[in-house]
Amino acid sequence: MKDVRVRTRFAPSPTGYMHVGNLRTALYAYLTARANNGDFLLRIEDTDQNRQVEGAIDIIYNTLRETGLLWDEGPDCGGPVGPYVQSERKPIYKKYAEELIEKGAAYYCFCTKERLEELNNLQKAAGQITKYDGHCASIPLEEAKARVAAGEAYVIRQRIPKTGVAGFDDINFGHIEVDVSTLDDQVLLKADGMPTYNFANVVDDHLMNINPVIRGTEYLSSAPKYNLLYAAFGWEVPDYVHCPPVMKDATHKLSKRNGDASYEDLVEMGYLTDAILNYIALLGWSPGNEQEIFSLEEMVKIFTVERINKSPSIFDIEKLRFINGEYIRRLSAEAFAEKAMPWVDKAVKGSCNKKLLIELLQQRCEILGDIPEQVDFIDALPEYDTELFTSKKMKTDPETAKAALNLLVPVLQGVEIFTVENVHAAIFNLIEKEGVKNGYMLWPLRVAITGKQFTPGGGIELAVVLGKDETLKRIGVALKKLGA
RNA sequence: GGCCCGAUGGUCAAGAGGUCAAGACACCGCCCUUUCACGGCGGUAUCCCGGGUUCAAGUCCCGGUCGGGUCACCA
Repeated sequence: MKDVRVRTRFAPSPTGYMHVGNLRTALYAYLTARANNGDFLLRIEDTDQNRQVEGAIDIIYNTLRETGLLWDEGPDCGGPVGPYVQSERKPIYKKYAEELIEKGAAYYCFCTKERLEELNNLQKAAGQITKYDGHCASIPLEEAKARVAAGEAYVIRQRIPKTGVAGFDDINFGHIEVDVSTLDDQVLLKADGMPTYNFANVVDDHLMNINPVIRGTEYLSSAPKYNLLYAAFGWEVPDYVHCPPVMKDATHKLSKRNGDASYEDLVEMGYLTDAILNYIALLGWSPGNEQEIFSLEEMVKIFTVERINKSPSIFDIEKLRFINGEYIRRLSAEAFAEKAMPWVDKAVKGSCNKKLLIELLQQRCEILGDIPEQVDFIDALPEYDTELFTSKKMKTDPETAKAALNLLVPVLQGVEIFTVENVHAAIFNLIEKEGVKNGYMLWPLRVAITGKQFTPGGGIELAVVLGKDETLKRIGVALKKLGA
């Protein structure tokens, strides 16, 4: 990289949700800035008036704040090179576009949409690449200016050289070069006076001293055109880092339009913010060693753009689940309780020992969204078949279960205060007295009070979660089922 | 279709000419265990194909195949 102050930016357009690929690009830009003691900027690219989505900017702010990708300069906090919203920079682009015209690197174009569409159709029909035919490129500047002055609608187009090659250098992809004949005289300034992305990003990245420029590979093929612009202005080109897309599968990009999860969706499903960030960091980047779990701070220490992969990677929710589970298990009991409580409260309306329940849950959840299914037996005992009492491994069946439960009832009744310690002591005392295996008593107990094959805890813990009365009531139900 | 980019197990990936190609997820088996899970141990599975260069190629070159991107007054 160049020996200049590192300043990166995240430059989303406010068109809705924050998708995972976007968030990853923001993360890489953030990490690059922090790792080099540089600046991280937020710039809103709202030059397409028609695509604005209400509330989209708030989603961007919220997501970045929640994930801890805090910016040093941006629309809300300002900074030395503002404004940071492109629509507020309109006059700047006009000035620079006109400068390009004076330099001969751009020209006024008066072609109507109809003409362009027709041209486009013709070219497509002929199997050619679609590009502007240069119809207005040769209009004498004075004449063009007069038409502009007369109020005629116009756009400003980049004048691509007739011959030669254009190229650029990417830190990971290396030097990429194309023949200028493949390049289009792209629109720089639209009829409404707004710049296109192609122009705005060049002007802004230069004016905001961005280096390196970090963005998606969708810009790989237009980068040569951007460098032509830098050259026309006489500006130094920045370092580039292009990041490959995040895929849904081998052939489709991850996108909300296909119903794929956005950052917000993942949070709603019960994934932890830090885990999401950790996982997406690993999608297309690796630290080069075997570490997989790291905090934002740790990532800052080990991140380098050189280790970003060049090929697309597929978003694997299974791996995210695993990492999320790791995060959940590493949470302090208090922190987990805080996160889990809303989920438990929502899933359990009646009363029970939620503190203990949550303790159990921390070891058995990969995502918070696992909670409802784990605790669905608490409010109401599910319907179950007595065959559930049969366990080959525990050597139990409905008959032994009936016997065990009958033994258990008086013992549990004798436990004054239902704590894990007390219930455990009482039951194990019974087990010893009867000379049976643990499972002989405990399997029937667990089945009787939960009606489920898999539960978040063992019979003792769950009896305490449910409480003495409810436990005895459910054992009574089981005994009745077993024909006692 | 033209141009650009990419390609290591099912997935994420390490590897940057020279040990039997790391590790993780998932999957399978075993152990632990009052279920499941956690944890521990072990296992199956990969260099897209074809040519070259080299004593030696997953690593370099060429071609092909496949995949992605781009070809808007969207970003």
